[in-house]
Amino acid sequence: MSESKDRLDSKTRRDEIAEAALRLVNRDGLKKLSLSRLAAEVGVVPSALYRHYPNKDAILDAVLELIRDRLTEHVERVRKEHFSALSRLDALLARHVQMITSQQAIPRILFSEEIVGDAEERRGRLAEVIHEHVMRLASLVAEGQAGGEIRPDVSPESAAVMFLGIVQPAAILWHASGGRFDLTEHARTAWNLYRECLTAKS
Amino acid sequence: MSESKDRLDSKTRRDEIAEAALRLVNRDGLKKLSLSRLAAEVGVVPSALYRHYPNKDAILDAVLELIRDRLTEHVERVRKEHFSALSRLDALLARHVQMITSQQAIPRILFSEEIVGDAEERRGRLAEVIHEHVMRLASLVAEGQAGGEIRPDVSPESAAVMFLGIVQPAAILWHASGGRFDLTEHARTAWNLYRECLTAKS
DNA sequence: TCCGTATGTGAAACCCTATTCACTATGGGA
DNA sequence: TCCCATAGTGAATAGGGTTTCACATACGGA
Repeated sequence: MSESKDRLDSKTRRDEIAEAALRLVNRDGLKKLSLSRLAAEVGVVPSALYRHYPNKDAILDAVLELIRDRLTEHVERVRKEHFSALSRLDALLARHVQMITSQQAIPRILFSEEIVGDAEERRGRLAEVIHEHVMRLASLVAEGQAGGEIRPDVSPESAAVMFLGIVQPAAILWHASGGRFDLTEHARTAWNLYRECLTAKS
Repeated sequence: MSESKDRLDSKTRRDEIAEAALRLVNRDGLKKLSLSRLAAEVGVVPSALYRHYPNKDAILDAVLELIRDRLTEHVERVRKEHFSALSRLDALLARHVQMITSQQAIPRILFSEEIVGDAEERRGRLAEVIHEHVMRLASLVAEGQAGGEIRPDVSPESAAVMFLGIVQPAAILWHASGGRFDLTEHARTAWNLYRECLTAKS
């Protein structure tokens, strides 16, 4: 019965709610995501949300899932559009920068643990999502090593985490400074440094 | 009058409250920091807090100030204990790793924007605190350049932000994974890579 | 056409929050 | 010794949060 209910429960509405939630979080931060606001954004009354999700935690889970999808999407797109490891990473960096400057809070949310909230069991899911992403990045690096583009003596995983480190503190700085921090410039110089690191002969 | 009140308002109590708040945030995250919990931690009734702070925002400001002090403290200590730029950065990294693994949430808080909350005016203070810290790190780098230890063609500020990038995403991973992520190992390999970056001849 | 189910509504319940206020106790300077 | 500013108390307020429930509505298949 619950199975059939899940199937009937029009999936579009569920998605619409999750996407509205992500939109609100992008705009105002997670702390201000209340069911009243979310309902208003969707155009319904708060209690209506309970027709589609059992509770707020389930909605947050859906948001996390949405974020996971967006991340995979980004990596797959640069995979299709670029064909060397370094240019893929470069494109991914540009994409991240653009995400941040266009008010997309995904990187901020992902690395702030805010989304864990009270639900300790969501911590595991968050770790999984981040870890998956790191592993995708590590694959890019490893492929670059196989192709001789990247020096073979670096740990792909460490390189991947460091890659995130290029953009993530900068994102916070940018946001905290109200856009005064020159994110693009930082990304450019940091990327140059990073690329040299990966390609230098040991 | 307000001046004398500030002076009389036994500073120890104010500090005690701020430190208790930081302790609670370290333990349970910012979202769970309510005045009731804080009062309980201090050993007092919620309304008593208003004898020392005008409102909750003022307490959060004090916490931010406390964090600022801790950060300066750390940099100054490695300045005294080490005398080359690279070993200072190395020691600082170790110190950050230790802070994280010993449940000190300072890096997480600082880079999560959580503390900004509703008070938009605190965003400026947060940016200031982070920027100060970056500038201190940049000074370390610049001194290393002056001493010939670090290649002169990197931007000290970018290098400083990247330094934060070594530890900060790793901190999240570590915390999200419940300690399964090998933070120490990552710090070691990332540091090696980073150091090579800074010392490589261009 | 009609029925049943899924979806939406509006009100209420309940909890936790920050904050205010009148009151009590206490301890250091006159 | 006494007094008064100061710290702490406990109750009350207002507001917002999530969640539940009884009721209305509308739509798709028989």
